[in-house]
Amino acid sequence: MARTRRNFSNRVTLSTVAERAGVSPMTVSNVLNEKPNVTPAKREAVMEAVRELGYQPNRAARALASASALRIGLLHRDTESSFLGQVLLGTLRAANRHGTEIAVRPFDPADEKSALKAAEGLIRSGIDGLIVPPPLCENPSIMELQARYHIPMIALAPGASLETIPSVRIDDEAAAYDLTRLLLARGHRRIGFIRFASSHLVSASREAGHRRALQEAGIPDDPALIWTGRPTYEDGLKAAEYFLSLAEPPSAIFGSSDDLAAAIVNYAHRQGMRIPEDLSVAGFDDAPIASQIWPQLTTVRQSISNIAEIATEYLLKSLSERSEMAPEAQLVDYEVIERQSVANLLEPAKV
Amino acid sequence: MARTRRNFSNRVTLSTVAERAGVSPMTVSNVLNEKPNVTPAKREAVMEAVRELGYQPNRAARALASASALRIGLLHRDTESSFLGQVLLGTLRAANRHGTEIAVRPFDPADEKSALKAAEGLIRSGIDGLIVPPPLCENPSIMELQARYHIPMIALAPGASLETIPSVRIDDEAAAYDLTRLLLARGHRRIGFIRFASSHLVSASREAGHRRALQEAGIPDDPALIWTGRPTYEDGLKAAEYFLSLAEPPSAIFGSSDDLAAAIVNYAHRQGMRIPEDLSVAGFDDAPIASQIWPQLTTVRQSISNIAEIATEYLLKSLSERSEMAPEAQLVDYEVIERQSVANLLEPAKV
DNA sequence: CTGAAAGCGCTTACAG
DNA sequence: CTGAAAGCGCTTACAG
Repeated sequence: MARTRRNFSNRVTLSTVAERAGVSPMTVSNVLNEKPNVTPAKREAVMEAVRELGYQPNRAARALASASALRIGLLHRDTESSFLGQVLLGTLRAANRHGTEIAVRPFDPADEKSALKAAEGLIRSGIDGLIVPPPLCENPSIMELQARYHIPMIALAPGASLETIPSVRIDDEAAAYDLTRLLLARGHRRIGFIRFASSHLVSASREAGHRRALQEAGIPDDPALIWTGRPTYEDGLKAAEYFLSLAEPPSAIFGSSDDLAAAIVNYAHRQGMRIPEDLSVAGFDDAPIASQIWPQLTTVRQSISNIAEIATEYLLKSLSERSEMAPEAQLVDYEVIERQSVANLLEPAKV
Repeated sequence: MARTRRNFSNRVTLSTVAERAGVSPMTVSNVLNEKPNVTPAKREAVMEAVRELGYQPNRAARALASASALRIGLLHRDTESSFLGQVLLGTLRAANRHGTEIAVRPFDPADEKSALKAAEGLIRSGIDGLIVPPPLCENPSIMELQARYHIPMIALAPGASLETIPSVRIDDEAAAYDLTRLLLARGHRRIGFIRFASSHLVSASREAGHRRALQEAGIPDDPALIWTGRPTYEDGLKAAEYFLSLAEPPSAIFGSSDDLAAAIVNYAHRQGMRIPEDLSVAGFDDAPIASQIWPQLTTVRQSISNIAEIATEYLLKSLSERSEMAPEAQLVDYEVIERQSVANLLEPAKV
């Protein structure tokens, strides 16, 4: 006859709590899961026992019993970036609450097919849902997977609302609008803007917000003040070179990403310019580099970990309730952060 | 009578595989867990069935049955840094393999007691082991917790071997030695070095390696070429100011962290100097900033995600085998990366 | 409102 | 070498 295992750990379980509280394990479970229809007296007794014993539910058991056993996949590009850390942190916070495992898989951004392969591998490995950070959420062949495999997906910070899949993001248009308004309020009239190739939703939204602010201020469109490039450091240097060689250079440059803005600052320094006295610079994202350079960048802060947490929570909720997610964007707050990289032209005395 | 739950998901389980392979579930389990004493024929049959069915073990069930139900804690400081992402990634890789949950808890570096509180909270919440990234692993009051609560701990990249707790790290002394040797090989003789206050083991080890390389090259100690500060961007700027104002400035500055090196580059640019033509700069860590600035930094790469993965694996193994970890350091590989921030003084024609 | 029974998908500890 | 039994700590789906 099989022998029962010894209880090495003296673990406090549901039954321990039930015994102490003088109720059945079921009632303890009901209290813990906030089910209605438990008399206040019993609820109190259970809570007291939980407190006394320092009871912690066993997540594995919970996951197994609730037949959830959910696994969600997360695709990521770049182990170096702080972006991944933010995404991981938020996803973990939500996943831990639900006792859910998260399967992380990297892909090679240099290889066109790598992301698709990684996504399909993840799906075949049996994940129940997929979290899609940028820039994948702008990749149609990835988005297509949702329909092909009937796998729920949610996009992180896609820059604009997507038509077929739900997402969590800030309002990039409004945020860029606010930042440009700040630049205008500091007296800037000629503002250079760097955008990415048109396929980047984030960049398009930010440009739209920027233009709206200019328009409202009665500043006419000036194509010379829009520079289009790739979101790389090198192209940031090129943009700076372009803007500073104009007959009438802008007094401020709005980088649409902190990396780009940092490149501008670097280029200007090498030209012997002072920031912000000779040139103001603003970025977007509040990435670590925004406060690692000098002067620190005026920028827009979006909490990626918060976005990832909300998205994961939503995905898990819909999965466990077997309800469909609406293919809509949930907007979260952003914050314009003013640091030292933008001069106030209206108070020259203070410079 | 209680009714059995319906199998919504048509999930492939151990039993499905066993049926297909014509063996018992136990045998499938034995094959999957690489137990000895399974005939090759049965092993083959099982593997085939696994492949055909695309079977994936249910981690929750595995964790529950093996009574592991392990939870490990991870303390972290700064959600902004890419460091956390690396640590999380490595920890997750190992944790996922074991079906282990990881509980992440932040603390406020500005508040002396915050880290201690966070650690104690984590321990009271019932974790079975604790992963301690820098700089906590140089904090005696945290290290003390291991003995007080009998909780296994492992330190990440502590900079030097610790006496009471095991760690995984690179050989910082040897790495700094190698980097200084590279500087020497490129013809540099006057090399400025930035170190942190003595309590930083990482900095002390790196300084020791730097000095050993100089000594072997027959270059006498020059106290004027050692600058002591805090590991901040601001202090990097001060260090640069100091070194460049020397009557005989160094031809190269070794920053002992990439942040510091980046600050040096920035300061020099603002002085109108060219890097590396007028000044060479080297860093340490290969943090993202090392390749986000121009010129990109010559530095030492250590894979934090790799270190975190190895440490987590070791912790989990000792926990599940109920074996004690030896309080020794496991060394992992590092790599000296030569980029554009160091000039070769021996080939002036190439400048 | 409450709880005994069955089950989630595995592994442990054996007996054969 | 192989497998039937019991159990990990919960929750589901009921009956009372």
